[in-house]
Amino acid sequence: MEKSTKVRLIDAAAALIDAGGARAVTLRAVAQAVGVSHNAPYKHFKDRDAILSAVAERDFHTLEALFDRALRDSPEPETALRHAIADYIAYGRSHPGRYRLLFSDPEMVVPGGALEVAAMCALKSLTALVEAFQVAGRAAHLPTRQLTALLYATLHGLVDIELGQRARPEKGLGDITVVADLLVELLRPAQGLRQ
Amino acid sequence: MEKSTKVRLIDAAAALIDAGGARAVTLRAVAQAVGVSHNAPYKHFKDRDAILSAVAERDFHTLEALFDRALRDSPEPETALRHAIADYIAYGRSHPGRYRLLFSDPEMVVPGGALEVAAMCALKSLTALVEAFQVAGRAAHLPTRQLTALLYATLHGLVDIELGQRARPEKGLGDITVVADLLVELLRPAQGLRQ
DNA sequence: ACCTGAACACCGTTCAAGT
DNA sequence: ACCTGAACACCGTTCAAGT
Repeated sequence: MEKSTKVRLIDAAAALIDAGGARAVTLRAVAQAVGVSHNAPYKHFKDRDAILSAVAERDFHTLEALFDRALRDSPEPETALRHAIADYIAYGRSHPGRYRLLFSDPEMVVPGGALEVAAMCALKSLTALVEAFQVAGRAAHLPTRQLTALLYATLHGLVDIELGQRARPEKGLGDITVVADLLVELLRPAQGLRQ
Repeated sequence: MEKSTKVRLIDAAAALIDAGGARAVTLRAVAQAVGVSHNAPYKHFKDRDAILSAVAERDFHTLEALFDRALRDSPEPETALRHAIADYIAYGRSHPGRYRLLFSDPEMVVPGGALEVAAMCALKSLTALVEAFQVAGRAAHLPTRQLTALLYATLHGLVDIELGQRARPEKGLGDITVVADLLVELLRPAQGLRQ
């Protein structure tokens, strides 16, 4: 089964981002990679932002799958959460340019569009992880929405600051996986017995 | 005392970002706002990234001052921290384009350069806030570095996700000030008596 | 030391035309 | 329905020249 030109354009854009960041995504470079003329992309996307948006949309679905898999593969909710956190950070580190795209440039978001839907799906899957964690007795007294938001923001903040390179790792946040684990630790005591 | 052309260029770039986002910062627009020819900026900055970097550098110093002021003005460290959090969020909301610039586009960072120094100064001031909080007995058993990183990442993540507009506020994280306060609450019980 | 004007290569976008 | 080639306006950057 053949890939459509549209899908191949998204593939090419994603590859260009991985190779040289979002700046490397010019319509000409994308088109050339697929083997069409430099303005053929306009038959599939409204403009350059729409191509970037399509890449981000796909990556949100990858994150959603990542959260779903963590919940499915670990019987223990806390383990599932820790795996999800580790995978999320690993994903950001291995695709810095594309990770960046997920939350940057609000101009490429059309309200109610596919990107917003994909972002909400990812958030929903993370919420399921947090819910399982709470059902198991951890931080059970906290509102799920707020707890999910706290985890999501911390995770994103850690990855985003690290990728931003405003500080050498050792002088800045240190190892961000340790910091993410710290948050999980802070949520543990609420499970009845406090150490 | 006259402002130098260089400072006026930074002022103009900051104003353009506030008005239309980083995309609106073209060398021609910046130069025109200051009243010089479109390539005069090259006498003061290496390239366009260097101008954006100068704006971000200044904003990091603003954040540093914000943290310092919070610590100075509140006798109670927890109150100081809460004020700092509220001010940080308010700052991001009132200058979304410039806030974005603080951690985005690593290509505009020169290692060891002024932007990195400014970012570290802001982090240091936040660390002082966290230290005062810990001296007062809150979360005293946790490593300061990790605790600061956790707070910084959460704060940045909350603001960045909200500004990214990937979700309607009510369907997404909810009110991010509430989430930030939740983190502070989580750090309280560690002060001896646990509720 | 600081600025200007012209020029170059590159880019997003549009349009008329082709199959 | 999908693509092409030419064209336009705009932009970052460079350079030779001016004071």
